[in-house]
Amino acid sequence: MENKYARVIIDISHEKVDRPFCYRVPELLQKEIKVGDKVVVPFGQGNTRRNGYVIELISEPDFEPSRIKELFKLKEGIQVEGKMICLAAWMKEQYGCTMIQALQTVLPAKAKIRAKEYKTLIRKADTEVIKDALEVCEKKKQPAKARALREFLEHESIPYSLLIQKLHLSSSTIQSLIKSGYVELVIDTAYRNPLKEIKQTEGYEEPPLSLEQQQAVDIIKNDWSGECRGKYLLHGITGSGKTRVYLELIEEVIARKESAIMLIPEISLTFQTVMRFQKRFGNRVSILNSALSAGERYDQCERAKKGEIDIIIGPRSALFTPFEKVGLIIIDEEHESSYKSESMPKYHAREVAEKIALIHGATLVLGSATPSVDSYYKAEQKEYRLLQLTKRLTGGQLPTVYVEDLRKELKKGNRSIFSERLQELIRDRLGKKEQIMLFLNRRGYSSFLSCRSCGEIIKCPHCDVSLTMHRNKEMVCHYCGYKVKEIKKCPHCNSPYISGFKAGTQKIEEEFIKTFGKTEILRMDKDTTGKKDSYDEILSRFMEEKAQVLIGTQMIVKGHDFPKVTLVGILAADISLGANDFRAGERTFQLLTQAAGRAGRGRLPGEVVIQSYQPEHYSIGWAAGQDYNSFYQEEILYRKLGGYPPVIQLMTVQLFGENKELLEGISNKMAKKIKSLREEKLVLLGPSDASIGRINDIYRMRIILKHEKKEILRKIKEQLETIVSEGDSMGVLVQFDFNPMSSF
DNA sequence: AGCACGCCGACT
DNA sequence: GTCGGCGTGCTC
Repeated sequence: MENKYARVIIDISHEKVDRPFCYRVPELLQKEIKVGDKVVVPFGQGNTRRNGYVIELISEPDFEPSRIKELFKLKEGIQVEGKMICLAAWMKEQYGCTMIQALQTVLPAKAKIRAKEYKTLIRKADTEVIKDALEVCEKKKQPAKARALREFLEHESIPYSLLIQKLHLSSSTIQSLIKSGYVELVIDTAYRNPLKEIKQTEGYEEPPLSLEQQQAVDIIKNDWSGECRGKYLLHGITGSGKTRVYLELIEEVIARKESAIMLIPEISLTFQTVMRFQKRFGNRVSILNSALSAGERYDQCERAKKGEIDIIIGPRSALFTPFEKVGLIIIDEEHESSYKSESMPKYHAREVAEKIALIHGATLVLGSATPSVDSYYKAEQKEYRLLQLTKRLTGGQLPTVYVEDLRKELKKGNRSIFSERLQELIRDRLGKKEQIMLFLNRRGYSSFLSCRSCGEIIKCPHCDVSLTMHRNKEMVCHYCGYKVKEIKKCPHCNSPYISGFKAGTQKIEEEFIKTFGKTEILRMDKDTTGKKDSYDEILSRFMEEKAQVLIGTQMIVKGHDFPKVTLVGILAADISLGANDFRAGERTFQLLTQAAGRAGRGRLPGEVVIQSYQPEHYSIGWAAGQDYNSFYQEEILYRKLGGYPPVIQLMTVQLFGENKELLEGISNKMAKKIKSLREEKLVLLGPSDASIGRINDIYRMRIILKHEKKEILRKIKEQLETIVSEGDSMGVLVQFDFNPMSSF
């Protein structure tokens, strides 16, 4: 590999130049240069010296050779950006995305840098002078300038962006205004919305560590003093105080003048947790959340770079905070699916965290009450060190769990969505004025329409998924957003006898009121939680006991403490919904365990009712018994038998395209190629129509590959990429995904 | 972002 | 003709 040419991104903050440029590497530097290096290059007509970063080294130029310039020099010292670019290069390889896509995830600031500066133009000359100038401009027929000047008579200062957009001015016009001295350009770099100054609470003391906590902390600290940076899986049941362990470790890392990154699932950051960290670390900690604008996020990155903060708490994107030296990465609730990115690059925070830990020499701690099978397997393989917290700190009792068979209920003649036991317990709690949480597996669970005469399910005309009925009888496609008013006749056989099954959260609310009479009920799902704040709003209203009942989907089970909740009802704990998804059992177990954990968090003991059509399933059984180990043993056996991750590695290749024949052609070509490699022990499934055949009139095909070694799969991925780049695949989009999370 | 290039109307 | 404002597009 000769490093004759370097692809460089220029450090100018504008989208249009936010792409690589090819430069020749001087012979003297060819041995030395590497990806991530900061370089000085000649750029533009005047060959002005600009900073850039090497993102790739190539032996053949990818640009007309006569126009390629030579880069000037390397800048010494590895910058934070350099590490980030190395990470992006790794992600590109790992997840099969473009370098640009990788860079945009890794350096989010790069794309959004413009938001950083508030450029404003301020009137400098007297109004009299401006008036004169305006007259001159009008006489001289200089409309652009005149437009601007007139505006400056009215306002003293006008933002740069407004001037460009609303008044259709170009940068050259503004430039000449500045030159003639009428206005002045002020660049405001002050942080917008600076987080409130938070003081470390003096004398704030965390409770002492329990024996188990102390042991976990000691193991990690011991490794540190031996300069060993390991990977740990902290398996601690709910209420065993994992956060306390994190705090202790962060404290130690800070003392070593290193930084800490703590990842939390998308929406589970509670006010209590925030306060706890701020009390302890004051304004050395910064908290990211999804409500933060791009600009605000950029500010936090700048603060990190300048060393103003050394702890960041946030969702998976917080991994890319540009700290000089990361010493500790914590992933809380590591089993959560929100750690896997759904868009390119489809990275998993756990894998990227491992890579960052490697680059920086940092410690990685994964924490969960219900660890992912992937991680527990790695702990068994001694790749992670397992630390366990088995005791609840408060000594609170585990709730009593009942599993109710819905099929038996139906036989008994109970056609309600509430089993007899659940009805009985709800009446009891309503009487005692204690709180109830009702939990639904999926938004709009089975709320589709079907024809009673021909059995046809009403589907979206663009996608192969069923339409969901909302309260206003409107039928909505949750994949493409297609809507129809009301369907009165079966589109297939024209029969008027069509009806819906079961219920979504709205329907449950209606049923509840019908069965138990009118009560205050809060509902939480993606439809009612559209607005940013309403999520917190609903939870705090429930917390303040403004309502006795909370009905919701997934989102209500995540990490919130409601001491007054003594009954949790899981209305339909069914696995069959995602039948062909090998993670369905794991997800069900986690969900049920978490949901059950919501009951009896306070002094009052709790009860949990799990309703199911398949109560004999092991996920449900072990979740009811809150027995992780037994669940894991059974699940891993099933993965071994079925040949699923983490025992084997799995890669999916997804192909999208409007032209069905072309799509099938390319898919078959890929399959042929794979077969021709004659890789031993490789399992090839497909190509097949993806489970949701068409979304928005775009066809999808899928190929699934299984092998023991990820390396082999990655090699095959590279082979397949050459097919895509061969050219006759125009209009076909290909995406690779390693160990996907979503159903298929 | 900054700079050149080319278009178009105004003026010697 | 030519001068200068103004928008457009390119930068390896």
